[in-house]
Amino acid sequence: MDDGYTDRVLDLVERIPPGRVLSYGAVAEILDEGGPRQVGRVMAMDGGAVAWWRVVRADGSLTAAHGMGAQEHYAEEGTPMRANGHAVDMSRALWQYRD
DNA sequence: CTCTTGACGCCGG
DNA sequence: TCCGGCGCCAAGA
Repeated sequence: MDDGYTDRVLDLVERIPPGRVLSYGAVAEILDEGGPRQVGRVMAMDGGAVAWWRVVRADGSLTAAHGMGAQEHYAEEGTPMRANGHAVDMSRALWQYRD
């Protein structure tokens, strides 16, 4: 199977600096292939091997899988959170990727 | 080959 | 703000 895509996704996620995040769509855009759903699939399969908590939805909100301790990581990394605390402040936490 | 489903995203109402 | 619809791509039944 094509683990190439999986590797590229996981590699990018590993490159996300602590305290920063990327959205599923952003990952797809940076890799310039697949889409948000493909990224989500990869994370669902092998996301456990990387910093899965650094990948959130486009609006900064979290998903079911993020509830298992992601907030602990955010607090530890000092990730900017929205007032409610159940979503990331995208305007500040979104990683400005550049190659 | 078709239909459903999903760690998604954007637009309306 | 909350909800629903449609588009998106790939995998499984």
